[in-house]
Amino acid sequence: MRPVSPFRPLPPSFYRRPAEAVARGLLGRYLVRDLEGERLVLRLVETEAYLGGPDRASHAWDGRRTPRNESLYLAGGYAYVYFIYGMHFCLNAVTGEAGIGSAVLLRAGEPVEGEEQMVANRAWKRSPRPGDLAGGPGKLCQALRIDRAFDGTLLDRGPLRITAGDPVPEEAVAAGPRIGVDYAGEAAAWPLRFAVRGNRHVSKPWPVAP
DNA sequence: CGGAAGATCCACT
DNA sequence: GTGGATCTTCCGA
Repeated sequence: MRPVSPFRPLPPSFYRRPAEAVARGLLGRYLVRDLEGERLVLRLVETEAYLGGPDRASHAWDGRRTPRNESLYLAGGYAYVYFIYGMHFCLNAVTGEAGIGSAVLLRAGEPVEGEEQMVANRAWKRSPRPGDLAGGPGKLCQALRIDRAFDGTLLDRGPLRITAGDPVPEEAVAAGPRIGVDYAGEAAAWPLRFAVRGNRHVSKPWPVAP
């Protein structure tokens, strides 16, 4: 059997499943960004699932629907990009069928290609700490220069896409509560954050290694 | 129409 | 560990 190219895009059918399954399945995949004739590649190492209506931490909680989150209600396979804290963007992959509002937040990746350009994109007052190019959802978008222009675009084509990459086996996936959702009541504790076990590029230290 | 909060990051103590 | 930056979005009045 011929091996699948790591740069072959994942089809929309990959995303039309429950967010939790997609969040696990996205670990190890490549997030590919064509920018100014260069190809930037991050290997995804941390994701979070947001379940939509029943999930108080979700932008689609209780069916909330506004111009900002409209693309969250598209079918699985589209990007949902939002602006937060007056200065950061966050990238999600929409999951499930249209109208659900479930998605996976891409929280962290490790550089595979185009590291130099990512460092330049990340420059704040000083240079980013070495090895911390995309350890967080805001940083990830900075490194790849992702903004609202990608909101509602398909992730299997175009200058921003997710490809087959280098999937990780189930036993190498750690799960725990999501970050920054303390306001979400009971949902804050749901173990919907996933990461490659032991990976250095994960945004926040893993609570407990079971 | 005003206020408050936010799926974050950085700098400093 | 704490606080500030920074501004869009949203909800309640």
